[in-house]
Amino acid sequence: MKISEVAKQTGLNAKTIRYYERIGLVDRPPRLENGYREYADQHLRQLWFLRHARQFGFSIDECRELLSLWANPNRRSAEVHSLVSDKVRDIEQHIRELREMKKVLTELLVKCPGDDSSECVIIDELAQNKD
Amino acid sequence: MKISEVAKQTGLNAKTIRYYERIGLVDRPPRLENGYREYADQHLRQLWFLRHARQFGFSIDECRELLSLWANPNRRSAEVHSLVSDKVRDIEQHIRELREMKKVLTELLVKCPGDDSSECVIIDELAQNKD
DNA sequence: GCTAAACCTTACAGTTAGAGGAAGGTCAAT
DNA sequence: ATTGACCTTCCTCTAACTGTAAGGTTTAGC
Repeated sequence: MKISEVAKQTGLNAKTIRYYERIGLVDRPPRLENGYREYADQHLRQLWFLRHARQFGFSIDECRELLSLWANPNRRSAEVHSLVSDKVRDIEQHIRELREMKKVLTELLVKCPGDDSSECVIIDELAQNKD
Repeated sequence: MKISEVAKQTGLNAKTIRYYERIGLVDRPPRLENGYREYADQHLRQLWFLRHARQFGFSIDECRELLSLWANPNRRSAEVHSLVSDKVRDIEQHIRELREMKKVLTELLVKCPGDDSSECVIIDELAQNKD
């Protein structure tokens, strides 16, 4: 299977697939006589794995850890559990920050007329010299 | 006022302040005889403005627009209102995505034993060849 | 006066996770 | 023979800084 077919199946960009190979994240597929990459099921599974892990917000380095746990038959599921619960905590923290931003911006929005006048509480607030 | 004092007051890193100057985001302060930057109130206000706008999640380019609206006495508050409500929508979308990630990861977490065994639903799920 | 710490300067490289583009080889259909 | 759709590598670019190197300046202590 050639790269564009793999891209179609996994939902990853061909550029991304080559990138993952270049940084040593996935096994390098063998090449055909013409130099084209020839992918097998093994590679497809790795790429699916990566696509899912990335969608869940794991960084490339975290994906590396997850892949290595996946490949290791002696893994302790506690390690996976720990990686994932850390990630959930990161996400929760991120959500809290975004909610706070949204809250303050929304409060400012209702105070800004939003018309042809130049008066604007938002701009004034941004210019305040305080936290 | 020299750069480290400005950094302390505004909560920005000195590196960041020089960076903002370099990309033309803020006015360049005059220099003392020894070449050191000498900041005045005008610069402090700009930097406060930037710190707040960045904290609210505006990109550097959006900050540029906001700064220009701030500087323009003929601005229409509607423009500010529009920039901010777009940002609120971005934030809401972002929150929705994070919540979905968290939801799925949390569901997986309860199914992973998290002990010394190697069985792990999470790993299995990541390796699935489906969306 | 000397020295060390704590500033300041510029310039360059590195970070994340790819995307975009150039230049060129290959393959299938017309 | 040519066109278009693939494939290859290599290089540059993105955002918003941060780190590091190499060097100049100022200040405090002895």
